[in-house]
Amino acid sequence: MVKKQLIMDKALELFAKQGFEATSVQQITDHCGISKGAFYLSYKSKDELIISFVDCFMKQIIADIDSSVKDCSHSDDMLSTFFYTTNKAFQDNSTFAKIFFKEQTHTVNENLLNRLSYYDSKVNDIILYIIDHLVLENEKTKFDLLICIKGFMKVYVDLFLIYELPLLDLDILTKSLVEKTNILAKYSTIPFITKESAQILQDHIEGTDNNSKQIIELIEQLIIEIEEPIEKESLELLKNCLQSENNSLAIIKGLLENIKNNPQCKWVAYLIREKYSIQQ
Amino acid sequence: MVKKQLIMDKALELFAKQGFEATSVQQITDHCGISKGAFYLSYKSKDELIISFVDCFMKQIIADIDSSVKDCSHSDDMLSTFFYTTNKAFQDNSTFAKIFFKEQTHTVNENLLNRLSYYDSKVNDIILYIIDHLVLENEKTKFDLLICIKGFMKVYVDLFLIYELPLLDLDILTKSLVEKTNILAKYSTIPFITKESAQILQDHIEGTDNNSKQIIELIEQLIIEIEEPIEKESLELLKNCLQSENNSLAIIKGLLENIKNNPQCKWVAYLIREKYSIQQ
DNA sequence: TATAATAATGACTAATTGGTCATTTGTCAA
DNA sequence: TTGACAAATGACCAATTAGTCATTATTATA
Repeated sequence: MVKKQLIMDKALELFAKQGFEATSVQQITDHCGISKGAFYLSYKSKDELIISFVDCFMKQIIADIDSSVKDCSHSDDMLSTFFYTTNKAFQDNSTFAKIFFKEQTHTVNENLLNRLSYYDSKVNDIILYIIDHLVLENEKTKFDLLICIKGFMKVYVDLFLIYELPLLDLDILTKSLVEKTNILAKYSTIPFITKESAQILQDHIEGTDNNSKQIIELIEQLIIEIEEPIEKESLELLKNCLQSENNSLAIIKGLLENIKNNPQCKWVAYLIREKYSIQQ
Repeated sequence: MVKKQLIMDKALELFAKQGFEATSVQQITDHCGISKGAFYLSYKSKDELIISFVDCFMKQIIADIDSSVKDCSHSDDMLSTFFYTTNKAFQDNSTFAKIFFKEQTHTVNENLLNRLSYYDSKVNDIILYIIDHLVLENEKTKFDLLICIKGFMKVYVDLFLIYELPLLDLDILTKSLVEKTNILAKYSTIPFITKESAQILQDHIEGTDNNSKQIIELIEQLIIEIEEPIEKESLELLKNCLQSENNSLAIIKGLLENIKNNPQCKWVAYLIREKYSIQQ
């Protein structure tokens, strides 16, 4: 629906300037040139807009990062691909990124907090997948490495978002981050985060895990929305695969290839890839 | 004034739960058991409370970190001292720390943002002082190292603040962070942040620099407030030193020793130390 | 005890908030 | 042209906000 998109686009600008809380529905509707009532025809509440907003961006970004990493033919490229794609994603969606990093730690909204930590755990999964393909000096530093990689990301992204430093060369940034990570992997010996404390971190996330039923619902929705015949058919076939639990990974993998480049399908492709641990 | 302290103590609890914006003056006064009018006898506005609040904690914390680093007899200890003192400070003031890290990137309040970036630049100064005493593989990675150290701090502090991971062993955390930093210093070759971009970062901070006049005003205020005779006399003498610009660093250094352990004097001691680049 | 000075109160204002709903406007087919 | 239905409006509501100020309570002084 075109009105929904308009509201999101305009809300994006206001949220970036002021954050979620400080932006009123009135401001959004004024900025859209529509009435307050019209807003509530598109979204049940301000909260629903915020959640949709975060979902929309995070699904794209995470699916992009995951697919770029999982598509690496050599495990040597993973780290570099990860840093490049991640920085690129935040650069391309810099207005959203600004909001995301601000609200991540701040918001009081319980609903939103759960969403954010859900996506955070997905990022952790991707990074841990990469770390498992690195050669570590001490296997026990694994979770410290995870934390450090996230620290690198956070702090370099801050440079562009808070200090508005112009991003000159994404390639150098990537190389610099890859080097740092590899150095830590190679020479770190003193872990701080144990497996147990890592478990505590993971337990924080409530199980919004994706069972087949939820994925099938997503697929059905997409089948209605999507025009392209190949994507449509692939989705139908994927739906069948998920319903009859006897299915070939090869077929699923092939079908995913057909849909994964369609922006609307990215997220569902990611969920299925994750469900069946499909890589490379 | 005792009422001011009461308000701060109670506000601390509410701010930690809800943040600055979401906490109303009414809530604070209810929590204090005083009337709304009484609040405005102590603080001109909610904004003034917030600024005082941040000032109060940050001055203590930064003065502590700086003095612990500058007091190191061996430059080998600096890094470890820095990480230990910093983590300890955030642990001891964990309620404040939680607020600080949340508001740092979020707040819309221009006034507050300026304060926060002022203190941020002070932390940068301390870290750069430490880095100047490290042996770097490539001198050009200096500013990247600064950024990484800040990333380490941010992300490990988050563990305790957001995920509420119990902090078991501060010594191990310190050792782990020291190792990581030393490794990066020793092996990093690819800088991303140039001297020029570092300059851009520094230029962000408006010059709230401390000239003698401001420092003297602070001293005069302290002389009135403070009881202890030695601190009082030392402050008087320091004031004279600052007024007559012909002064001996040795005398100033000695006088600072007399006052630096008094919580009320810490900040002014820090400012003087910084003004005359007094170390060790 | 009487007077002056200070401290504290809480009802009040004006503005803003998210959200509602009776009313109006626009767009069709008949 | 009419009538039916959907889309859009914005005045309105109850709640909440920061901040004020005439009034009252408390304390110190004479």
